[in-house]
Amino acid sequence: MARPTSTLDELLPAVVDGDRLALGTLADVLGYHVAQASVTTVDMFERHIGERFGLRKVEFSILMLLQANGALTPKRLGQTLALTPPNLTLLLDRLQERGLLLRERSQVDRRSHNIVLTAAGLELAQQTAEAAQPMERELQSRLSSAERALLIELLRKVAGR
Amino acid sequence: MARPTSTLDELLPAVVDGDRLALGTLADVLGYHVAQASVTTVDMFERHIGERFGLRKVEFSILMLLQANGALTPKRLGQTLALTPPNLTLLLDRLQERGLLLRERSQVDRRSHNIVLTAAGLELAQQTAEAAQPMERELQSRLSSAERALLIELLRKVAGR
DNA sequence: TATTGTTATACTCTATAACTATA
DNA sequence: TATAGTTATAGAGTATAACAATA
Repeated sequence: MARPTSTLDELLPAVVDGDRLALGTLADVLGYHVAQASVTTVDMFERHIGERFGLRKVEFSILMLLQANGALTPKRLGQTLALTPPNLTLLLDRLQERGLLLRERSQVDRRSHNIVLTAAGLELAQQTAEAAQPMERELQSRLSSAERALLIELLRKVAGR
Repeated sequence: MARPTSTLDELLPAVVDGDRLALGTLADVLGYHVAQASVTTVDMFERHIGERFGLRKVEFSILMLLQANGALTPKRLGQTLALTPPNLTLLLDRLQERGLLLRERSQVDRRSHNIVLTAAGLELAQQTAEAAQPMERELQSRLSSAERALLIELLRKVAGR
């Protein structure tokens, strides 16, 4: 698969600057392509939502899940977003300090909390949900609407949940 | 989209534990699905390659790119893998300390380096490339061969490079 | 005893700024 | 002046272990 490595400058670099590298085995490694695609999606998120609203990706996801489901326990948020409990505690601290959500101790099981969006949190959730639309439209230059739907369906199969 | 939030425990949680949460706006955010899929692919990488060979994802990618292209400059590796120069310097230090690669100063442009796999590096590249095959086969339970090929093609469009 | 969530801590990952050397 | 790479530093992200409160 590889051209043999060489110490001779006359033969190097193998490809001129600006060309794409041969991927070799990576061409068939799904995780590599997922990681490369995430460079694009993370950049888009930062430009459309992250910088504008001072939100990290996971914080945005938490707002969206609370908006869509109403109050949730940290446990369920953590399961859905693959966050460890200490990590989630710090994230919720941060959002609570910004006045976006509240922790209410459950009356049913007093070990558990219900995380509830405040009015400000609901407002920010609505604003960022709207900002997500032009973000997704920016993808239209790379992906048709049908391709985009198909891609999401395939990614959900990989995620398996 | 959301059931109104409530402080009344009798109505909470909105969904019982174990059910999937409503995604709301997230259902149409490609980046969310990319991130969720990466939970799966990262886990697979760790089990098949990361833990077994003591390699991080990016280190594996560096080995694969050097295997497929022969010697490369840090600049080209960084462009391909979206790594900042300081980040890459540390990664190359680590791989060099393990005896997997060498930095050779270019005779053509003495600012530049050629990164060359050692015999040990080439050997490890071959071993990990082989280990990637059962890793990809593990995906067959979630994705047909055709779906997998299509998914990779769509992810490449999103990555745009 | 098991579960929910927190605190304490550390390690990895990534970014920015300032620097060296070469061009 | 500009570019390739390094050093120094800090911040963000994520993990484990030990703990408190409750079931």
